[in-house]
Amino acid sequence: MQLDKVVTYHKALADPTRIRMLILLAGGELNGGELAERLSVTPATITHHAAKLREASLINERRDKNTIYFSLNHYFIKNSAAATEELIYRGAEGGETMEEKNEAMRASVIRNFFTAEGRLKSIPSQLKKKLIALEHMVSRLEKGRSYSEKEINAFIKQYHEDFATLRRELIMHQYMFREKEIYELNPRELWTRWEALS
Amino acid sequence: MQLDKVVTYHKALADPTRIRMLILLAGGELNGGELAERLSVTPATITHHAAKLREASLINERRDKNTIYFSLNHYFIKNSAAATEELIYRGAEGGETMEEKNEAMRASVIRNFFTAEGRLKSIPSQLKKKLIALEHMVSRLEKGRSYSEKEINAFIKQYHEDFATLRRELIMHQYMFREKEIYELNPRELWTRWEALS
DNA sequence: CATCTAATTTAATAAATATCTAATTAGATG
DNA sequence: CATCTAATTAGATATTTATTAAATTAGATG
Repeated sequence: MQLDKVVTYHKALADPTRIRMLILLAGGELNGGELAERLSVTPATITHHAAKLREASLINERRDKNTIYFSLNHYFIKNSAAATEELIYRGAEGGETMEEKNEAMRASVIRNFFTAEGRLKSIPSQLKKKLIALEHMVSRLEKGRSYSEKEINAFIKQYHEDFATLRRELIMHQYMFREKEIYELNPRELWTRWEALS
Repeated sequence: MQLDKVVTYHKALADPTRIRMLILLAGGELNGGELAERLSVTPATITHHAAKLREASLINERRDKNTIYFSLNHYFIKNSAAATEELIYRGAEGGETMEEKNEAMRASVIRNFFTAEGRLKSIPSQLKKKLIALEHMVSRLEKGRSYSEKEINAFIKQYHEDFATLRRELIMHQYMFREKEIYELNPRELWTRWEALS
């Protein structure tokens, strides 16, 4: 992790409006208009701030017709702070840090297993890679919201035809819980559970 | 933890020169001139940046003659990052915040280690508890006033017989400064340096 | 194609910030 | 007291940034 990235990250969070955007997004995805409304600013201002947050990888975006929905990128919110400490204490010089290795791994899996349109080419067989892929998909779901089986199937099919297998994997690895026919994200911190794996 | 503090913290780290200051300080304390030299800026610039870092409690300062030595405040560097996540995810709504937990901890230590008359039953061995106890005592001293060694001893004896040990702890943990035989409270806010500890 | 919608870009402005030089202050020391 | 040293303050400048109104774009839909 180099200086620039850490600075970019902190700049992104060095503004009250942007922090409030993130707090709102923690409650579930929202589109630009809704954010503008709830923060009492114009849509142009939201575009401006979204660019900063995007630059620091703190948010994801999803388009539905003319509307763009924003959501948190839990992975980077969690890891960037740790990267700051690592930079300060281990310095900028030598040695690839754990953060960098993990991020490189993650980027590589997403590059190789997902198409440009965001679909999953194939289900990775190696556990670590599989978890990265599952986590990548699931990061688009809303925390705390209930989904019917139908909705979940549709959601997964955006990524891959074999929704049954993937749905089972999500449950097996506890990214989601099933209560009768209702699915819900596991509210516990389960991001980056693959970091320790080899 | 409120919005303002989190923003102040991130603003402090949203500048490459300041991050480089912290990286240098991670290698040990340095004075203003040395920092200016190694960062290729003027002393005035260091003063400017030090003010920002101080505002976010990221550094400590110690004066020796005309020279001011800066060092990292490890507690806040560790603590503040976690506070950001907490603010984003717990936002405004319920759930016990870190603040509340810390306050409960503090109350508990004061209840258990101090008698009804306010004397210290024993010196806590666990660092966190010890800091809470020291802070509790020192909060009775006047900020900005000078105390002779005799006065300090008498003050501490109100709490505990072993004034020598406690006096040493106060200096060691920078709650007070000693200049020759004169003691003075550290004018900087260093309260709650124990919050990040476990 | 014409129209509608949500978001982005552009241009402008006001506020904040990083940096420097020069002047000043706070202590130390001869 | 005079001088030296390290740091701070003041003043100036250039850059960045937050925000908005107005114009434009990208995509959906009749």
